[in-house]
Amino acid sequence: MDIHQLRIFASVYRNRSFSKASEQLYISQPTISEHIKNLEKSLGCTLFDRLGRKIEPTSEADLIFPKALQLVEDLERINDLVLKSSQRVKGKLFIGASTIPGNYMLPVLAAKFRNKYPEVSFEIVIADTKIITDMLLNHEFFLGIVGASMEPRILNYEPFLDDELVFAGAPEFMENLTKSSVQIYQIPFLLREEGSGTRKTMEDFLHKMQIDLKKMNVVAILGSTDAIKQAIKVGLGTSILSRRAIAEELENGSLMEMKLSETMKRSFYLATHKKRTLPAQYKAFHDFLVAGSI
Amino acid sequence: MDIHQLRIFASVYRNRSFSKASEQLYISQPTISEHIKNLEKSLGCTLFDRLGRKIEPTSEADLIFPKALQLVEDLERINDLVLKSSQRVKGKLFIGASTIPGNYMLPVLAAKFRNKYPEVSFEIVIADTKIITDMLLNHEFFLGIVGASMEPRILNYEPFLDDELVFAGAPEFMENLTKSSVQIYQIPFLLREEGSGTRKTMEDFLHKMQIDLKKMNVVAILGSTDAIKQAIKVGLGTSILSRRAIAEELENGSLMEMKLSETMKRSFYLATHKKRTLPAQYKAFHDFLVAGSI
DNA sequence: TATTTCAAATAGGAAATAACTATCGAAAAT
DNA sequence: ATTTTCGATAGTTATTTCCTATTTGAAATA
Repeated sequence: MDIHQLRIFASVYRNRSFSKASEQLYISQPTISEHIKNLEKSLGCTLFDRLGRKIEPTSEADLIFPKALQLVEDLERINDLVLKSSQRVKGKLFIGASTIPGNYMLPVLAAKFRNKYPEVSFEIVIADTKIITDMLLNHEFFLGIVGASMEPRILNYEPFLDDELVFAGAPEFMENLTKSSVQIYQIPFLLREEGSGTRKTMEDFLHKMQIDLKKMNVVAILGSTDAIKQAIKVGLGTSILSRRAIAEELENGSLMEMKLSETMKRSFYLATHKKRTLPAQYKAFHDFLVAGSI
Repeated sequence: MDIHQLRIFASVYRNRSFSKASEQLYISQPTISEHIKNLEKSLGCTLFDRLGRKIEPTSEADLIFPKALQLVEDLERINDLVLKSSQRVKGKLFIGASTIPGNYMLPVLAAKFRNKYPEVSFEIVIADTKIITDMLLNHEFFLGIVGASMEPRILNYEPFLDDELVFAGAPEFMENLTKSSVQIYQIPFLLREEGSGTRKTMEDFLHKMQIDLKKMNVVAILGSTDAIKQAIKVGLGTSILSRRAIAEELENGSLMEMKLSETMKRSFYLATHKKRTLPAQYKAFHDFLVAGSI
């Protein structure tokens, strides 16, 4: 049994004629005859009594006609379903992001996106660039936002909003620092753990400035930006961290920035698997982020 | 788009594998590949992301899977539908019958049949054998009960219960008749109209008895058995009519039969169109009537 | 890193199916 | 009686489906 047979059956039933159906479907009349014959054979019953010039549907034909019609229409609707859904932006966005984007960039962007497409919701998993990258490789996310391009052959990377690292400390601390010109290696310094993107960027910057990290006065290594932030606030030392992470504190004066001769730019990337097809809502969010980054 | 593609798609989706699906459906793996490719082409979207050793359904696949499944199952259920319905005896029986069977035979038989199959209902149209025959030829009935085989090449005729015609009149009338042996051509006689089966049978009988109808004392030609019956009762004359039609009157003495040397048998026939397929309830009733006539 | 293994894609060809044209035959209309 | 209409049949051709054999590419393993 085949849907094509049902399509033909429905046309014959409606037209009460094999030849009318053949005109309607642009198929020759003998082909119609054959299909009806096969359908009758597979159902084990006669569908149309051939009465010379006329045909008359049997009660079995009356019975299956509505079902056949529904099947034919449902089949056609599958196409619409795909078309519609691919235009409709809704559903959950499960996104992996490294610390800075996840904490300080995505929330704002997600809110904006939701204004445009109220039917979406977000779940943002925050982890190392390394971990997010691995999860992308394992197809646990469609979309990641990471601080470094680690697998450019497998993943697609597109530039995202930049971040800037600033050298900051508690206000009283920083004022002292500017008055008495202290050696860089004497300043108490707080570090992120290895593997953190912020740490990596900072290292690169220090390297470029020809400062040796090993000689620095590292008073603590902490596992998150927030921990660093709290430590600085209570006067434990200074650190280099994302402007976005301490924007508020810089504003209200609870933290103070020390301008350096060079700015520490850090890029983030939208990462997707080269072989995965993005569902509509991911595609839309991806495009939204790319457009916003220009 | 084809249901076969959906069947294959569903299997691939469930198995999360082209080759597992190929085992399940006893189709080679390349064929599975090709069908999925074609389905993707016709839908205009990717259904499975090929990730080397694994495949992953896209959101479009998630979307259409339940629909596909339902379509495949619905299609299979059409077969069941036909099977079930052909065993189930129910629905309306629209039957054409000539006067005697329609008035005096079918009501009893219909009641018996309904005892056996309570889901049936009857609509019995009573008309001339000629009219019922024409309606059968025009496919206005599946089943007719008529008094003569008029179109044996187009309709199937099967013997049904016989009827007997009796010569009857009002009691006082008949008693006179027996006392004073009157000439047959002097008896006041009531006739049915031409075209009536009763009339035809009677004519044949008279012909066999070598009685000339034209010489008879015809006092009225009436259009129905009941009219004849009423006319006889009020003493207008005598007539020849169905024993079944006047069984009650003969019983209670309001009419009286005069036994003749020969009985006038009349056959009835179940008539069906040779080219029509009988719906289940008609088939069942037909078989019921044939069995009862033996 | 190289090798093996696994799963899907591709190529090429055979079989099955669906389609066509031409024609027949039966019933209905003229 | 003749023509017209409509479905069935016969005989081919085109298309589709499906197969086997092989290749490709990614993941697992040595």
